Amino acid sequence: MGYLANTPRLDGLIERLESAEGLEDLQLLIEELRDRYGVDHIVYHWVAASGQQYGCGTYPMEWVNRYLEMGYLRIDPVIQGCYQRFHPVDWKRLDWSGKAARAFLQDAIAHGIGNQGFSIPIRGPNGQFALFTLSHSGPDEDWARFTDENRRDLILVAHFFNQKALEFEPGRTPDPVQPLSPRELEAMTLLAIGYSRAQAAETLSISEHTLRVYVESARFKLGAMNTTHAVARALSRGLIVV
Amino acid sequence: MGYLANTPRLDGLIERLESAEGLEDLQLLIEELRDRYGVDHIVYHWVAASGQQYGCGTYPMEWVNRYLEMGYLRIDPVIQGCYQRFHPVDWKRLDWSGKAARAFLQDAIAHGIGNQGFSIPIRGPNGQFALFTLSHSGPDEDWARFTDENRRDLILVAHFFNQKALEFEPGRTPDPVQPLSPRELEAMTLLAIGYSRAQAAETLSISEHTLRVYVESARFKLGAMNTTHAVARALSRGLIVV
DNA sequence: GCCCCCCTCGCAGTTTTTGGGGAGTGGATT
DNA sequence: AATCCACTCCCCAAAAACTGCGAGGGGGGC
Repeated sequence: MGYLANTPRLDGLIERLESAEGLEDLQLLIEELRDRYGVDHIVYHWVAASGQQYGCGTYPMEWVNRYLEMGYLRIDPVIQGCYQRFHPVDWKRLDWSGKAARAFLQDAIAHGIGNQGFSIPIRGPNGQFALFTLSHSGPDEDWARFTDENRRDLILVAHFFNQKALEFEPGRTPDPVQPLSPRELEAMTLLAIGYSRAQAAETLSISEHTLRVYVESARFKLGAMNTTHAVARALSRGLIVV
Repeated sequence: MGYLANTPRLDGLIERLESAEGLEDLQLLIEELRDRYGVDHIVYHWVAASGQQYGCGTYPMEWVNRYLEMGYLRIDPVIQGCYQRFHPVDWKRLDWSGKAARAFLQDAIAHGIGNQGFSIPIRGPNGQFALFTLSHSGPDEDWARFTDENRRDLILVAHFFNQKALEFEPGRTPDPVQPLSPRELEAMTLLAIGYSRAQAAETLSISEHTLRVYVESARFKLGAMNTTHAVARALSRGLIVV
């Protein structure tokens, strides 16, 4: 029992993952994966914007609901930390100072999440961001060895999970991802780094009115309400980088 | 010789990849990888928005220079296509209609890039985007079998290459991230999803003036010039998620 | 106890942005 | 050849955002 036993072969699992046809299949696979690894929980969590979550996993319902109700998304150090990282990270290496974070951790442990955790950040087009997380209750050394041994497999599994999630997600990219023109991108970039319209126009050596046309055009293409919204969308979709 | 022979073991290579200490090491590893796989070229290419390139690989110098001079970054269907994709893609599945694209392909083949290609998109924090590409000259069937057999290994290799590239990134200055208060975060989030100050204030059930205080405070903490700038910074620092 | 930060509210005036019109050039695609 | 799109420029009025002034209560840390 447990992850001390051995490292399971994942060959067949990824094939089945690739042929999954719905969230239900992913749920079954994630449960099987948890049993194979002998860890307490495995969760795939698409971290979407304004509170809207999406994913599958083995966390108890009460915890998932509590997470949503309490707005833990905003204070969860796993989210905060992984958002700035590329490589998988052990929960112990995250920043748990801060009162809210410690309270959150206590609450999580009380809900049986476990004292150990390992989260893999995954990013897709248009700023999509998701986490693939394993959690467990046990001593540090065992957990360190477990994660070290299975790191590569887990990265791959996380990748294929996210691929499927992207396939299954209908409402996440309904708007045709209309690309911005080069000039529009330049304008948005300048605004994103703090330039006023007048400054941006001067920088691009065009009239302020012309720049305004770009901003309006970009705003329209991005379906944004105002300039700030447009810049936010362009950023989170990875169209521009600051 | 060539990729028909067999599938090399990558066990040792990833370890060496993880212990690489500079771009030179990555260059050596990528050449070794090319020889092991028996393909014509392998390239890791960090695609920066501002036109700045960065990476390593086995493309001939003339081609790299020509790519930059001609501004191929803007018309390369591999870039365009992978930017909207999550999963690795064979070049044949990309959109090569368009006059510029076909001319680009002719030019690439003339420079010995090969008629086959397989590119893996990789994404990091703050909208970082890179490609890990293998290219070769040969028949379709062989290439299809090769890429199919080695897909998973290549995804992993691409991942670790990008990890190293992120470590080596020159302008990596972790500016002190001054945390925003909960109310400030709420205000910034609402603005980021398109609310006006009045709407945001109403949503939070506070006066518009109070909301303004939050925004100004957040702007000050983030060192931002205006609201749009502040939202952009909060987003790219992962303080808020939209 | 004191200080700092977070939260909340108000008024007045200036600057900037936005929304809605219109108009012409050049390049690329069809 | 026709069409579409990107790019450039202009005016005007209304809405929104910014600047600068001030005020008070509550909580946590030193």
